[in-house]
Amino acid sequence: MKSRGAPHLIDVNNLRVACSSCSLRELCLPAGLDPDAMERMDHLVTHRRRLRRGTGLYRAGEPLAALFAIRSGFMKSCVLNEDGREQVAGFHMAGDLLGIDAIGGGNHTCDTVALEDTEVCEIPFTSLEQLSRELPSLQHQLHRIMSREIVRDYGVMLLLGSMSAEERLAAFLLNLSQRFAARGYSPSEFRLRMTREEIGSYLGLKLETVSRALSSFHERELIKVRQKHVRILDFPGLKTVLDPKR
Amino acid sequence: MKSRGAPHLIDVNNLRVACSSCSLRELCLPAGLDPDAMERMDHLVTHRRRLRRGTGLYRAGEPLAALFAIRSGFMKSCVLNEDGREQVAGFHMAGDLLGIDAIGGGNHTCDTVALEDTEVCEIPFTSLEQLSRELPSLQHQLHRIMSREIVRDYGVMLLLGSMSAEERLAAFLLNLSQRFAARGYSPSEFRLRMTREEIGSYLGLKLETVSRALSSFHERELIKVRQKHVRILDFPGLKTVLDPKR
DNA sequence: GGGCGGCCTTGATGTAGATCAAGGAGGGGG
DNA sequence: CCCCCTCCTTGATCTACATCAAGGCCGCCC
Repeated sequence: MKSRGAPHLIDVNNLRVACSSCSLRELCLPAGLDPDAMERMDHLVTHRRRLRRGTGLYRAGEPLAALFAIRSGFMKSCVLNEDGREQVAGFHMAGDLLGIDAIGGGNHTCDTVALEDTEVCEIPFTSLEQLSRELPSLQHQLHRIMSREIVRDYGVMLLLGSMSAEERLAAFLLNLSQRFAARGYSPSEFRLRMTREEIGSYLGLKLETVSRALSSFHERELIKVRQKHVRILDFPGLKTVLDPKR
Repeated sequence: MKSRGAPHLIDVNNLRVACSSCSLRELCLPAGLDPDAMERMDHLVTHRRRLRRGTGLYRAGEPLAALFAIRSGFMKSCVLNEDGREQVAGFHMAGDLLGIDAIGGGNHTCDTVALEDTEVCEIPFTSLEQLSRELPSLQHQLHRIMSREIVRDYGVMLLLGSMSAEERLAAFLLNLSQRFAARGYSPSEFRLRMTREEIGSYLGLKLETVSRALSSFHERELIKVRQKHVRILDFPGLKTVLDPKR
């Protein structure tokens, strides 16, 4: 519908991007920067990129050139090990920063794919490191983001290591809800951008199990689900699924 | 046997610590620093702490004051969620850096416990952030370490999300082996510092399953295991467990 | 040196979720 | 507008691992 350019990485239109005037600035990398620092960021982030649904942003193994902040849209990242096993490592939405796993080795360690038409801001990594040396608040913010990713990963490990299928699903829905809310969308009603299989991959379950758990929540009137559309009817109830003893 | 001081956090003896002369310097935070930078590090890291087996270093919720680098010994870290579920998030040995998950929120997010008598170097976090602004190589190294932790977590997620019990065990043993090797110990023979239950917790398995998998490897002569002592007899064989199709 | 407690092993049985299988809904393209 | 393809749902069965249970080993403390 929109631009019709190259087959997959659609156009690099140098739309002037300004963090300082971006509605996501308090969710994104520049969160908490003072006006001066914000302006320096504006000079760093000069390119946006549009991705059509289904196209990739980078693949595992590619050298790290830039981090990417999602401006709009929805993406997934997938890790895969030597023997070709693949797993969704995370779902990402507006304000999330992609590519930080590549800082260590200099190469990306996962594939990222847009699950709907998505726009990302490109943040050249070398310049970012440089600038963050001059701006303590930026440095701190970068550390916060990396560290928060580690904490998130611990949560996923807990989920994968010790929760039942329904608990995982409940945690997943509540997490999505909360993230939508933080972005000003309804916490109780949203469209799943990913398939049951992708949810299953993320949660360490098969797609049939995901489907059954959703149906079960539906029957118990905790949620209303029809295809990709979800409405959460009973937040306390969903939380109880997560924590049966209380 | 050694010092007999306070009941749990034994002594803060200001043993002069010098990264520049530490045998772990190439595995630890100062890896790759030039002599000048190394000297600055020396001034940053002035305290060591000894932990007796079974004692904790910090607990989830405590404010972050310092990162800790393990000088000798062996530790575990545990995440726990609201409802009291607990899971081992990682095992740590000499050269590993603890506490980076706390940078985001300013508070620790897991408990850490020494699994044998352990010595750690204390790295005041504020000063570290400060110094890393002046030393690009240190900044970069800190980023590398955080990023590497994210990559490791992805590996654990893959393991928990899509591998069978025996695959998990094989991956676990090979990983330990490799880390011992990197520290100059035998890759093929070592003592497990943790119980079957802790291994199980880390791998999302019950202790009986861990025990059975180890016994099975033993019967197949992939390893020799007797209580905590493990000898790997057949590396290619163990790798085959991980990747059945090759 | 003996006994106690924590840790480990092994067997029998139970079960959550995987797998196999058969349709149904929705939506994009011809 | 219809067809096809992808995604989803639901049922029947199978299985890997959990759970329950009973002992054995080892190291520590008295």
